[in-house]
Amino acid sequence: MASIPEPAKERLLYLMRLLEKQGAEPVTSAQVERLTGWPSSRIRKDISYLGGGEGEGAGPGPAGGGCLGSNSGYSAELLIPAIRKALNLDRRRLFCLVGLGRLGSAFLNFSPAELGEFELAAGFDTNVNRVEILPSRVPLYPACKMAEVIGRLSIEMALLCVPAGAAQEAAERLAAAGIRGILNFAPAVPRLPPAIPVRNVYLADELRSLALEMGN
Amino acid sequence: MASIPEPAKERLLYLMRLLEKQGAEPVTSAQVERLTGWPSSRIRKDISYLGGGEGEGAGPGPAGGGCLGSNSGYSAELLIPAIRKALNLDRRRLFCLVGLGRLGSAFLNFSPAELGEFELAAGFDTNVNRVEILPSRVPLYPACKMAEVIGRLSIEMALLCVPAGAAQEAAERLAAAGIRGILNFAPAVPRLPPAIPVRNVYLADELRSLALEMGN
DNA sequence: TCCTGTCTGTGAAATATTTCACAGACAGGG
DNA sequence: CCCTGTCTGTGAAATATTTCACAGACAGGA
Repeated sequence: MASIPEPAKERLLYLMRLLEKQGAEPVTSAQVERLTGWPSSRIRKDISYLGGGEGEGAGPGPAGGGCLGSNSGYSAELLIPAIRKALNLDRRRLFCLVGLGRLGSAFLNFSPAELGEFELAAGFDTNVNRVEILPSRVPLYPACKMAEVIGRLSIEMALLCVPAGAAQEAAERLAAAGIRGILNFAPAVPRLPPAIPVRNVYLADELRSLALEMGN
Repeated sequence: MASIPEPAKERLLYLMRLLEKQGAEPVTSAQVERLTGWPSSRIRKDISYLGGGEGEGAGPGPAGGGCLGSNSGYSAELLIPAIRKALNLDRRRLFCLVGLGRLGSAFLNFSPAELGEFELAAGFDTNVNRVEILPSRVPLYPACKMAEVIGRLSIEMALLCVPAGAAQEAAERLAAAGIRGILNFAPAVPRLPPAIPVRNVYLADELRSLALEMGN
């Protein structure tokens, strides 16, 4: 009943990705342990949270509750949708790209397959030249159309790839346009009301985290 | 004495980034709370881990131990180096870029200021054309020189930006060349012996984490 | 059918992390 | 100099997460 612990959610997300990328049918918790380094008991526990606490008089023992696995392991077929649903990731979402510089235009060319359930619906830049010249599968607009387009298409999320100096203003514009979350690649930390989460992906910090894992 | 809890390390990393980007002198835990949403007590506790458990008969009370803050808050001046040192991030490290496609060549143009203590020392690609044609501040080499260059310059980390299909092989080559950690932007999860950590940054997963934070 | 080996699912114990609540230091004003 | 208000640093309590260890189910072979 209690909701899934935050760290378990992160791990389930990663597990889902592993499962998606190999498709092979039976996966045991011990195999995932070899793949991830996490102890198998943790993996089983994480998966057990998916059961949803169905209640039911099903006593302990295997397959008693969730029934996602059998004596030969878990079925990716069943597990992936279960994780999707438990994490509320089982619907399509639109996002837009703000800032079409080097990094932004690299993302512009990601294939739908690389984006999972997310769909790139529009790109914006203040530089009208870029908007007109860049070749793109998705429609590009000058920044002044942001509010209009985001509202019209019900775009929920934005990828922010503008220079540091433009990040705060762009974030505020997105917030005003009704965006619900921002993935920020700009080397600055925009401040927004806490109702709109901002997730920062900053190269230097990722390198630092990696250095941490490298253990000095 | 006990080492810093993992979650605290992540927060300190982020705190360090906030402090770097604003420089203003006095920062109280309450201000950081407003900035991050984390409770101020947690922030104080995190910072207290930096004290290093100096022992000493210094009784409780403020400034009794670590002495990083006073009655008017913490000094960024003192805090940043303290975090750096506690996290073993107080030295320069070289990294290289593997894969100079759209994404890779976008990173090629990051300014040193955006990279903190990390220094981009080389770029590699299997496509000799790219290596010769791309304008770049840093030297570019064909992939076959990887082992030689990494060894000669003592490059510690790699940014992997190759297509999905090439990720596993590139990762293995890097491992063989003596790289100590990989930051992987390729849409695939390379498998390496656990002594070489691989940190995956995958757009779809970042969007998913963001969606999680958006709460459905 | 019965037996064996494998693997899940899960309470309960062990750990880890976070929160609380308050003692103590310091700066500034009277 | 003393008093007041502010803010840190930190044990101890409260929570959260992870690990353990084992009961039970199932498939496959004899």
